[in-house]
Amino acid sequence: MTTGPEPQRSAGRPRTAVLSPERILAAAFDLADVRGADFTLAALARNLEVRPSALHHYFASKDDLIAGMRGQLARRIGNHHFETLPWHEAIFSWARAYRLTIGAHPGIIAALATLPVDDEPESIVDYERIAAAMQRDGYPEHRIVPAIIAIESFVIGSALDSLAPEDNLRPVDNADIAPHLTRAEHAGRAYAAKQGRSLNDETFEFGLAALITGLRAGGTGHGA
Amino acid sequence: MTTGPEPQRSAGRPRTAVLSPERILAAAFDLADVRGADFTLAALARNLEVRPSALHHYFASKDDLIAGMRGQLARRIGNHHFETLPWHEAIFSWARAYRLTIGAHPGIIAALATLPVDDEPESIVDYERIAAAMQRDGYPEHRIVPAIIAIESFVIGSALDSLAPEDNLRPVDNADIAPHLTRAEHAGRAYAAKQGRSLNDETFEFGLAALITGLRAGGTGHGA
DNA sequence: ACCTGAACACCGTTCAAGT
DNA sequence: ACCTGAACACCGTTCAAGT
Repeated sequence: MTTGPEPQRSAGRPRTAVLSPERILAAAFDLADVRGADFTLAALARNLEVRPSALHHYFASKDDLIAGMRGQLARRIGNHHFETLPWHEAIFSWARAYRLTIGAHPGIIAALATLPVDDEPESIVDYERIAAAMQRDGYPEHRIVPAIIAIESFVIGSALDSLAPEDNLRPVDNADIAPHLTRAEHAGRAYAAKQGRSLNDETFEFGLAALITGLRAGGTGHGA
Repeated sequence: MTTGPEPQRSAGRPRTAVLSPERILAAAFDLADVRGADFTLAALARNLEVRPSALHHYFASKDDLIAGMRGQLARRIGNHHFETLPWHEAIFSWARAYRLTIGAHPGIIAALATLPVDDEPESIVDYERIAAAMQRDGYPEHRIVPAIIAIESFVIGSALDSLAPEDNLRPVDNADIAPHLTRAEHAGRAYAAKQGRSLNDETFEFGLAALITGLRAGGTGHGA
């Protein structure tokens, strides 16, 4: 035996199928949920008690599997009332759900963010809903896509940031070389605590509100 | 011979050292610049015409090498006149340089964004400069770190986004299911072209200006 | 059709051996 | 000290063979 330690099952087609796209995706999310776990097909196969090669019967490649996961994620983000609320209100809960949804799967954020999105019906539908709401609310046509992408970039960057250890900027250890940063960091952490939020969450809420404010104002701040 | 096809050099210590941290880092950036190239120690070793194991003499692990690259990147971003300009002006060129610097190395963005930043003097110095300028300009103490992290999240998210193919939201192929998005995408692309920018660049500039505007306004837009 | 098992071309990392 | 070479425990993917 070359790979697995437990032969579990003899060769040949099982009487009833062991795997299915849904079962594989569910196990893939379980694996991606474990921070620091190697997101490998081999580990996934172990959890499913099959050989790695069996997975290729349902997903042609690892990228293909990740694309499948991404499709499910888009569905999980949900609608968020773009039809009934102004876009700049609905977008808040959408962005929060988006961040939480991808943030819940640390083992795969980078892959999700990096992999090209060739024709993904799920995401397209999501964006269409937002674009329609913005158009309805009179947002300048040529700014709609930039605004959506800007928000998405912020959300993805924030999700990545929340992966880092909470004390990411660790000026505590650098109070001598970075006095201003250290003071600001303490003030920020104290404020977040008073709001009952982590610094990560407080930063996200603050930044998101700022971004939406600026996008509504037309983004004609400076330097453009 | 197990690994390399050309033995190049016989075993034993070379008379004059072949490698150095600087030479390895330079080759690592060259490798990371090639889009789609596998950023592996094996490929790096091939380019340097050494065996992979030789690299471990200078960098304990692959993560260690990436940390070294990150340190060099922070230095490349540069100062950007936070001492002489208001923070909200200096931050524009800093953010642009940041995005270009990490965006120039597609093969490694994900790793750069994902890897924990335990004590990185280079970045700390960078943040200290920004924090000092914001404090000097009267920005609320407890908002300084959230504002910096929000900008950084946006920059990193934008850099990742610029990795995707230019026609990322590809409503062209989906004009039937996403009419609003399709129209908005065309309008956005036409506007960007008129500015002599790619849609990616236009989106970044627009989003950055919006974010800075909102951060200056206090980010008390909605939903917070 | 759906799985195992063997094989292939890779990885990163460790470590003895050479100079 | 600084490199090669061999070895180890992994990867993802392909494909023949079994039922």
